[in-house]
Amino acid sequence: MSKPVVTRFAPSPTGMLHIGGVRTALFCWLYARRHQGTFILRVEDTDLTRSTDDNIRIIEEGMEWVGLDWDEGPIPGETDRYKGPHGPYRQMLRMDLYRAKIKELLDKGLAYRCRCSREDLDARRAEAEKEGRAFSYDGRCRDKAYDDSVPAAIRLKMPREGELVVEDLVKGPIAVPAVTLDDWIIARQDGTPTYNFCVVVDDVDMGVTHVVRGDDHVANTPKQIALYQALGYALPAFAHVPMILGKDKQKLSKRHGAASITEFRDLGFLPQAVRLTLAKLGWTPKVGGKAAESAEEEILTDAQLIECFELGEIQKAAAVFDLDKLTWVNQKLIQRLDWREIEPHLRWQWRRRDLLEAWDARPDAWKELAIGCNKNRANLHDMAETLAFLFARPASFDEAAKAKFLTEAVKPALREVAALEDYGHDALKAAIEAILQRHGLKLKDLAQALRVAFTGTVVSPPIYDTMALLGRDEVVARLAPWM
RNA sequence: GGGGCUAUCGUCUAGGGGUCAGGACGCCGCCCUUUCACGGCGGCAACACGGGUUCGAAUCCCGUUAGCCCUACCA
Repeated sequence: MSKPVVTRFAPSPTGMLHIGGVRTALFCWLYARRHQGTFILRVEDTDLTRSTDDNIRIIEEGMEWVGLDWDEGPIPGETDRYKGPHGPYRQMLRMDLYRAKIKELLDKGLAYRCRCSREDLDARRAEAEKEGRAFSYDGRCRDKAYDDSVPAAIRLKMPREGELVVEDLVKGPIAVPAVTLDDWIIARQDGTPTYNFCVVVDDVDMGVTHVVRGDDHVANTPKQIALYQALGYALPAFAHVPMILGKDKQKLSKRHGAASITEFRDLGFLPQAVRLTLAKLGWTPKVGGKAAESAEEEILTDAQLIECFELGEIQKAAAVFDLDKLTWVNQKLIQRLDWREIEPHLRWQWRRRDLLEAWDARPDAWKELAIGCNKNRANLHDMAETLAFLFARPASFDEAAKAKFLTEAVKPALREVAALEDYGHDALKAAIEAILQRHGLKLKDLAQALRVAFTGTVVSPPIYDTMALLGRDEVVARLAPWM
């Protein structure tokens, strides 16, 4: 029986939760869930200036919205309480642990104080560069055994020969010659520990078994491995997942449309659509051992994703994020949802109190029809917008459409429509067909005329549904100016 | 400069010695249609390059090229 799986997602609070980070978190989450393990959320906030409580909230909210629940980590909305036995889950608050570990390494002679000044180091680096040589710290303070009478940075003694091997679950074994790695700094002159040091100490302290993170950390891993060894800890498994790119193959950012998770929410995407699309970006789920062979099979549930997730199946190369694909997945998912599952997302899109009150005043059957006849929308934002005409009369009219459809010829038909009383779908259909007969009109002519009168535009749900939703009084009122 | 990673349609990918190189998104065309959509059918489109190994290479090996990451008292 192997150890229970523990994974972790450790974002830094930069003011937004990046979609690339979400995908990494998703892989951690999928793996933990797959093995009934633990998923930890830890805030990497050693950069004081950016680490406000607000920024931490943004991470919590993003994670909650996208549906990635964590077993250990911050309690959303609370600044100083955490769930899980390894807290606090904010690096800033774990300094005592770091200091103890640094002291331990110093005492054992596995790390040492380096009195080289920053200026000196910079000068040596510049010189090396000028000569076209690689700069690496030569370890000149390594055996000096300096005491703490002078402020000094602390370096880890790295192995000087052989190679360090990362057994990466997605990339395979990666061997790096020890000579290319210098004695790196684990604590600054002011005593604060550096990122690569904190990560290792935290991962060990929290019992992380699988380090799943972006592959921009691959090159840091050999350094970290040396630290694990110095500290006398067993190595976790590593899985470095490739980054996600924009269309121009550059790092995904706002100018590609959206990069932060909240933007995707505002754009009208379902959290499950984001999850599915992200999961399938760089990984192909093999349900029952085989990949999807039709569009239908592309749409999977979380349960299916969890059931077949394998870190080793993740693609090695970076992938371009395609908003069109997300949109398609979103649409497919919307089509499959019950109106009650869609409603909360629509409410979010509307947000305005007057709209919400108007909506709440309606009976369920009405809501069901309103959402049901709009299930083919690509996103919730559009759906919310196309439904808005139900709550407010058109503020303006498409002039071309008005001229084309609201003609003298349809006026008599309009008057007859206004006189109708039975708004049941079939009755409406029969009555309108009779009207068309009488006036020698085509459905297209009348339907479009009605749409313009009702919405100001030439687009609306199917015309009988539109009328049923508006109701007789409103239909008559909106028709009045045109008869 | 050094070290590392990567490379199949425009995009996401399946395939890992013998396949017409399969699917999905997008795109194009046709059909359906009361609008926008949905849906149905069809089409275009790829193994980065060069050498090996082999009867046979997209698949294995070696180079080249290109892109990315690291090379901080940033994270």
